[in-house]
Amino acid sequence: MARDGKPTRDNILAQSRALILENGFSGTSIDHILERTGITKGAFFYHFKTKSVLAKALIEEFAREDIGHMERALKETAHLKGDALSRLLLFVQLFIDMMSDLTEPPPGCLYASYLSETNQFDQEIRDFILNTILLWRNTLELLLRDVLKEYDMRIDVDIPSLADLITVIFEGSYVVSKAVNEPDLTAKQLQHLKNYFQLLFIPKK
Amino acid sequence: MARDGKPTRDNILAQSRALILENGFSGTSIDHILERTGITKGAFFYHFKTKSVLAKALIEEFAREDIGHMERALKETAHLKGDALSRLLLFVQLFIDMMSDLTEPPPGCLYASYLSETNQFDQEIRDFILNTILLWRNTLELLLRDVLKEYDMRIDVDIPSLADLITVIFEGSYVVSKAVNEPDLTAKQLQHLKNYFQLLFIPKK
DNA sequence: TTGTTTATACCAACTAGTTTGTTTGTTTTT
DNA sequence: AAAAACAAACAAACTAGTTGGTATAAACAA
Repeated sequence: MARDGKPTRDNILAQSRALILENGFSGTSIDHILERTGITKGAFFYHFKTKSVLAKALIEEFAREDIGHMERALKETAHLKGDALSRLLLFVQLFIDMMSDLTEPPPGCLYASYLSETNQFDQEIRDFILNTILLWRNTLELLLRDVLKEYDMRIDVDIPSLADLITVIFEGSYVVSKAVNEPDLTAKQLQHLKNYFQLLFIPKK
Repeated sequence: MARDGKPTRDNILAQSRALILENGFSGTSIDHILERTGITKGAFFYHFKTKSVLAKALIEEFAREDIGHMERALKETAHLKGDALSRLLLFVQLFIDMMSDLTEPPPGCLYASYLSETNQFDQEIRDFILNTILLWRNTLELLLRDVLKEYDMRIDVDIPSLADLITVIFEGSYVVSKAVNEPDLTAKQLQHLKNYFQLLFIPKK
């Protein structure tokens, strides 16, 4: 055997993610990444054949974490399956809690970063982002349809678009957070989503 | 005098905005802009001394339009000053109507585009974006405080963050719209904001 | 009306530096 | 011994920006 390359690879991923969230993908040169990681060009291209291979690895890692959060929240609310509204509210609350711990604004979302220069990426990456967004939609839709078995809506709304609202609020909060320096902004915005759910649903008579 | 340069300048602004919304600012080279406008490098640098001068002109034009929409909505709801909740709801409805007319997803928001590679821009531009976002916050806050004179809230919420929600939903919708091809997505998301306002406020007894 | 002037608007070619990626070989680590 | 990383040079394409000159059209003079 030989020495372990994983720390180097992980470092490239971490530093380039941070750089891309501040400078964009096109605005992040490989030389910048080398400077930040302290490695050489040879090492970089040993781990990633091209810059777009790095782009793909980054978005896949990001999506893994993202979906991981979603699945963890599903698990941690599974005990409330009998009370679908409580489950939905706790599901949102878990993300409020997660975003409340921050001492500075969130670093940003790589989906939004890529989408803001979407032509720089191939169809495979664009479809990958689309599919993770649709996974969020489908997951929330399931939670919402469970609620509708026992609850009516005070105002009749389109369920898929209501399912999208959590993604919209996350993405929007991240954008606004990049402008205003308020670490609790995302948590507060998610609280509005929770409020909306609370107000919208009323037990069937 | 000599020939009129305004059409050329306007064309540069229009084409570069479109390019930047798809490729990002760093991802949009001046050569790309020349290709799209059909002008030469000399003409470009005659109108904009540097690329960052273009960046500033673009964001100023975009903000002018953005604030124009806001002020128009304020004017068109001014007749409801005596009924603050109706005014607020109509204010949102005007933007729902605006976004309902679309036959394809909105082209995107230049604030979000710039913020996603925020380090590429100087403090002046970043402050400029911040101030337009804060103008939206302050404007909505005024509308909301008027409502609170006659209405209580079913759930007690932080007013500045409630004011931010319209910006958050706009920005988030634009992000998600870049992934999913649904022209009515933004209108539907704004409808949730309107619903939330409707559900949240209850006349003082 | 006609020719000349003049500032603006624009063009074509060039420059200096940066970009991604390659190559060749050496050194370190396990 | 083999993987992982370094070092340094190189190439081809692309980058923002410059230069010197030309076309255009209004203003002015004859």
